[in-house]
Amino acid sequence: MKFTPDDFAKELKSKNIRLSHQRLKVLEYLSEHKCHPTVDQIYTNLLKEIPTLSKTTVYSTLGALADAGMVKAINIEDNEIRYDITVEDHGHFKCESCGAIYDFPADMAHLESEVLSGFKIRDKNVYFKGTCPMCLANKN
Amino acid sequence: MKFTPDDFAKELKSKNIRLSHQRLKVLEYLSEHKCHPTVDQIYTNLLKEIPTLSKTTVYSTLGALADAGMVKAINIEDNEIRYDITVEDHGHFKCESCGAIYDFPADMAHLESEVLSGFKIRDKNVYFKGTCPMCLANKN
DNA sequence: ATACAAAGTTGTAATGATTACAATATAATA
DNA sequence: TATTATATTGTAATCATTACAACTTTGTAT
Ligand SMILES: [Mn+2]
Ligand SMILES: [Mn+2]
Ligand SMILES: [Zn+2]
Ligand SMILES: [Zn+2]
Repeated sequence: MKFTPDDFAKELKSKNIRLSHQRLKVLEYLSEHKCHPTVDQIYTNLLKEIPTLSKTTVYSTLGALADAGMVKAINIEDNEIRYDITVEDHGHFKCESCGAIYDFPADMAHLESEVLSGFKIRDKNVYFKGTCPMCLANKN
Repeated sequence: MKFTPDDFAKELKSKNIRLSHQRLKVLEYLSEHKCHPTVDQIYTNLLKEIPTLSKTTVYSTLGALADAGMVKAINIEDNEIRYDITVEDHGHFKCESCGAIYDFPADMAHLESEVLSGFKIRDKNVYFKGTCPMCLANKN
């Protein structure tokens, strides 16, 4: 919605990242699936469109895009990295029942502590865990 | 400092967790090493005192203690779980240069969002990444 | 348009943390 | 002390991620 393939191409160029079909498709997938997919989900789904796609490419692409600040890696569980094309500060809620990850606004500025006065902060993360309304309803 | 082995024994009993030498040692190690050690660090160091220790035991022990709320698993990087005996809410700062993890006070209550009104929140996490003062100084 | 060099992609194999499981040992209880 | 449930151990399996070398594509200069 917010981005067209052309927008992605321009942004990649502006960041001196070479344009490739695979990179554009990964960006397109993330912009159309804001559910914070895993590498495997991205790979499996893109495979339908790009039968020659390699999982290594998905890893390296996401790594490059993350380095460039175009996507953000989400570490909530230790056994999976998820990716988010929304790089603006916000919190994540992971439902322990259905596994869904929800976004919520989080005021990161409020978290600043005088204890960190001498630190250079590059990245801020907030995540909660619990049960989502849908799963709470299903239990009754 | 805060806990003696006896305190741990009492707390385990109160939670109906069986008392074992290994569990007490893991708790003792965490209370004496608040640097958020990895499973492997805990294992390697306890091996000196308990030559028969198995890494599987360290995993299962930490899992049981985490389920009981006596320790907290810290997921910052995707390739390592760290453990913290401080279970009260606080934030973590990971230095990307030296790898050290620092504690800082974080007002989690402020993060509550009306978006989460129907959610049951069980666990809140805040972590930052960047460079610590020591590493910043060393760069000059 | 063509050619070249740098960078990206692919497939496969290696790595490394975590888990599964069956045999053995220990802890709690009577 | 005997019994039973649970914990520990060692080994093998799992599975996400990374390393690497051959091949392909992209960006750029001719
Ligand atoms: Mn998000
Ligand atoms: Mn801590
Ligand atoms: Zn749910
Ligand atoms: Zn540092």
